[in-house]
Amino acid sequence: MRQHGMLELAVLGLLKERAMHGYELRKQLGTMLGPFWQVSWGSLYPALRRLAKAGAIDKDEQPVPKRPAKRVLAKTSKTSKTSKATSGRRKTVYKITPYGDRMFTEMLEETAAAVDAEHFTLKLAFFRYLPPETRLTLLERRRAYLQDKLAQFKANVREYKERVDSYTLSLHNHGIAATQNDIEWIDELITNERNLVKPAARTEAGALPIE
Amino acid sequence: MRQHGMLELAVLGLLKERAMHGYELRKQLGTMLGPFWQVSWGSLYPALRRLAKAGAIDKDEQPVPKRPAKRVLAKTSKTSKTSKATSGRRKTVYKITPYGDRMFTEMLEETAAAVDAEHFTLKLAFFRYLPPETRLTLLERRRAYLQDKLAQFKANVREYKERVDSYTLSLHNHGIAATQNDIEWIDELITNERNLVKPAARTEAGALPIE
DNA sequence: TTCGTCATGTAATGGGTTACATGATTAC
DNA sequence: GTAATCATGTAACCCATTACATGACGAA
Repeated sequence: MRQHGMLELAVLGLLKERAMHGYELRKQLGTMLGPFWQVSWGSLYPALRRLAKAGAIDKDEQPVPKRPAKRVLAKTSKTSKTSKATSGRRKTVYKITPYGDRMFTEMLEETAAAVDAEHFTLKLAFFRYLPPETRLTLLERRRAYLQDKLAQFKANVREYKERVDSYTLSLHNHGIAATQNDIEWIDELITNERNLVKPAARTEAGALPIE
Repeated sequence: MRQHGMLELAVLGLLKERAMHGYELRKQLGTMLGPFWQVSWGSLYPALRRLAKAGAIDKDEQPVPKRPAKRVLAKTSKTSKTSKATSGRRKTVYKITPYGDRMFTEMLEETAAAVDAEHFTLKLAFFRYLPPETRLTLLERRRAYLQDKLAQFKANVREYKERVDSYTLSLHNHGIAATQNDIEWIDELITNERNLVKPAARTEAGALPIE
């Protein structure tokens, strides 16, 4: 919604798959989007409120389900894994609206500012919702950004070499290596993507197909 | 000063080497600390004010130096690289105070919360100010953090394998590889550090020294 | 003379973190 | 019965980003 709104994008993306309540949402954010992002309650709930107010999600409040079927403590005892789907607490289940769906696509597609690691990572997690061309655009933008970062790193190393201590030097060298790895990875993704796009254009490629 | 105060730490660390004014500080932050961190004015100047108010830095205001020696446009012309140290604009040069120095060391030494990439990176850039034992502690903490992250990544991959799309899978796999690289790098740093510490304890190591 | 860079700030705004507050349910 | 986890929020605080505002200096 706003200039970044990463949280909003993530929430909408997760709710696109299935309706969830806040607590569950937070866990999903911590796993599916990698163990790098832990959202706090004071961040998540206000975000949900914002999204609800904007009409992007609907809150479905279930006021204490009062035990679905009473189940008088069946003495299956020890096997604690049995009762799974129950848990009748107060839950506010959120689900995405058609407007929220459009909003999600819009946020996902905008190529601007999707360059830094976190933005890119987040968008990649929802790449399946994008057409291959947009995917390629985003990948290439990310690649350009990394290349730029790499160049800056190298320039810095050249400039600082023998003027800085070994720690700073090691830091920069590792930065270079890590960035190069990132670029290689992006290149793989780009190659895969092109292989998905090419076959359709193969008819006019002139590479003498089977025929 | 506060719970994170990364900016403060960085500023104090840079000012420890030499006095600087805000503009210069910002550039240094962008290079020496890697091309990953660009501080905005609205962030830097308030931070400088906070530090000054806390007594950690002194502001040395030079109100327009009025051209040091008049220099009636000496016609050395073309060679524009000659006049270097001049540039007489209004500058507010900040320099660190003894209190700021103590504050810096304190912030640098506290091992808590120095685990995430940015904190660690920042501290590493000032490792030369720390005794080897503290360096080792910080390195090992970082290592433990990365190991934990790696474990979570692997657990996620195991759990999600074939349930998620190829992009998410690729994302996690790359995350694993990158984290492993980070760990290897930390291990190198740890080894180097131990080699610095060991020789002193070599006398009681019992490895039959020269003798 | 005009543009780019140097140089220093302020104000508004947004939003994240932390701590606080509450309460139900489950497992031990 | 009590601790852990599930579950949902609010309030205060901090601080970063953005845009705004100003102006001197150097080079073209």
